[in-house]
Amino acid sequence: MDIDVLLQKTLQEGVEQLFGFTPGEAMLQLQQTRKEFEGDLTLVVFPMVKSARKSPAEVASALGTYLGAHAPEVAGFNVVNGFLNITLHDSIWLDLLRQAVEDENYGMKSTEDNAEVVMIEYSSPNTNKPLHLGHIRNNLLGFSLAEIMKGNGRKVVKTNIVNDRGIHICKSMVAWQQWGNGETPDNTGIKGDHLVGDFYVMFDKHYKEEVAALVEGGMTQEEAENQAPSLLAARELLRKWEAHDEETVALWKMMNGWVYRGFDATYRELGVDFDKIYYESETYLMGRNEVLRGLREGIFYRRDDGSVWADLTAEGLDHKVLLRSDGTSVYMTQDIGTAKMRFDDYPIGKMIYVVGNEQNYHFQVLSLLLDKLGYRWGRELYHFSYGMVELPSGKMKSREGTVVDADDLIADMVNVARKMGQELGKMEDMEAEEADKTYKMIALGALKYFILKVDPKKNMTFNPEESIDFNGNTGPFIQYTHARIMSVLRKARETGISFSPTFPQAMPLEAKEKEILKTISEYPAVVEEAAASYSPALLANYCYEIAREFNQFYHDHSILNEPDARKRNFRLVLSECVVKIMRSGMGMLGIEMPDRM
RNA sequence: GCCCUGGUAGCUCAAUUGGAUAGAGCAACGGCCUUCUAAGCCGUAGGUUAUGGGUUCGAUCCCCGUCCAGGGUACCA
Repeated sequence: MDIDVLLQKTLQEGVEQLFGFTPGEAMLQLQQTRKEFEGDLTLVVFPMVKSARKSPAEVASALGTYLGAHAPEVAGFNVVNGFLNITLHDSIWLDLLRQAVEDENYGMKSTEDNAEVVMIEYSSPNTNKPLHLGHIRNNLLGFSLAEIMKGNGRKVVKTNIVNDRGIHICKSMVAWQQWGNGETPDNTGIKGDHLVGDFYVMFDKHYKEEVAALVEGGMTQEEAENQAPSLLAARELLRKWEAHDEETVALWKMMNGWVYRGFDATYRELGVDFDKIYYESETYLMGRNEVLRGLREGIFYRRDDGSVWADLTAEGLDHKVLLRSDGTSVYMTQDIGTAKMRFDDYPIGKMIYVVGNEQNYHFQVLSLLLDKLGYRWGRELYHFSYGMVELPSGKMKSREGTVVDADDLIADMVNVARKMGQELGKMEDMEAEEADKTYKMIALGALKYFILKVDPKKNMTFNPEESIDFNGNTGPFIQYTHARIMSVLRKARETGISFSPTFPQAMPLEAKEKEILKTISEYPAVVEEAAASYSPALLANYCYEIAREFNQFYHDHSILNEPDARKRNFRLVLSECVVKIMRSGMGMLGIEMPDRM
């Protein structure tokens, strides 16, 4: 905020004049005054007490007096325990509101032609099972991060790397071949990704039975696990796939096709999308080539068994395998290929990987390997490492059936939203179609906010027994505040009340009004900080804050029934500004705002 | 074993990056709809910030020890 800089300058002069030394930046940090104290901005004077050789109270009041005399914006000050609380003239806040209203994209930065291109990889599913709650967190974070980067003037390319090849999909294929009875999404009515997931589970069940039977027959556990017929069949399919066996590839394509249609439906429900999708089946060979090039150039080395390794001991890490002894590639190999392909395809300034924190080590290694291979961008890649979603009982485990399915969860949320909406009976005169749209908006608002309000770095807990709240610090609370304001603005229009951001010089502000104005003034800094610290949570918490403040104001003061026309005008402008900010902020979280609810 | 994370109200989460009396919501209890949407507002209660030390004007935040939880350390992804 400009006013910060202005006051800082005056404060610096003050310190020089009063105490005879030049204070460093760190000494003059202004912060928002806490609500329980009077004032708008606060200077902590402790850091300069020593140099000034005065008591904290003396330093504070001397500086306060100096400000009063030299900064016309300052209306007054008070000193509490070495904290200098500065009060600004109300006109400063009104000016600020006018600026916020007049700026169509208040808080956002426009995208220049030469803006940095940021590529964000997120979602990145395996094609052998449907998306679950963990993927939801990933998708929401990735999408929101992309919106936040756009809001900060970057060019963004959203990308997805689909892990469409490997032993996992072959397992589903084996199960379908042997026990599938020709089932398809069409003839069963089961969503494709779920159907393929069912076959994956079916494979596992048979596999375990086979292993048990083999152990019964005298084999050791390890032998049995390696020789179970199902597993041998899956490996055989993988081998055939890599050898481009026609029938295998056709089956692989068919089943992956089912999965993609399923994923697309889930993505559509979640409201996330991608500008460019990569498939590992199309990138892993390039990764292999890069590794072989590294081998030729002496960056990597080959062991006697034929496997290829990178020695990272000089970097404080270990040795890392890059090609198996049978020549097939591992996850890391594929990621190298994908990275190269992307940098060939786009003028990427910054590459962000939205991937869980369990892969911290993987990305540390990937970064080093790309660097060794001669790509300057290797070191600069950013692993957006987010925490896991846990159940009250601990981690979600697919084999224990505790995984929270994405589609089920969304459907449940919509049902809860509909039930609650019908109980409240507020949308009875709404068209059925529009009501449905609104219920969905609310359901997704609740889900998305629930997940995004948490610091991405931290693990979070989700309790499937209790449905996500719609009251309090929630998405629907903010949506509701928006709908309320829209209702007021609608009524104003209907009754022919117009309003504009011109305010009288001296108009006393109510405390709640001023709180909202202060919060409005913080918005640009929050948008910036959300990008700088990669945190949608900052925006989420900000939106809650401004909604809560507005509700308090709304409760205490009437807008349309305010007799003083100038005040009524101001309140309408204020309300509209809050709407604009909520749409903008929540929009960057991927949450839509209903006009009525 | 070694390397990362994390531990804040009964529960889910904050805390302006070292600042004032650690804040919200849920759950509990009590109030507020003849007035712009009560999915709201107000109040009560709830804390030795896991624990023991250290650094300083000041520590939830930085350093060291201990306990607990999670993750990583695969020719898995």
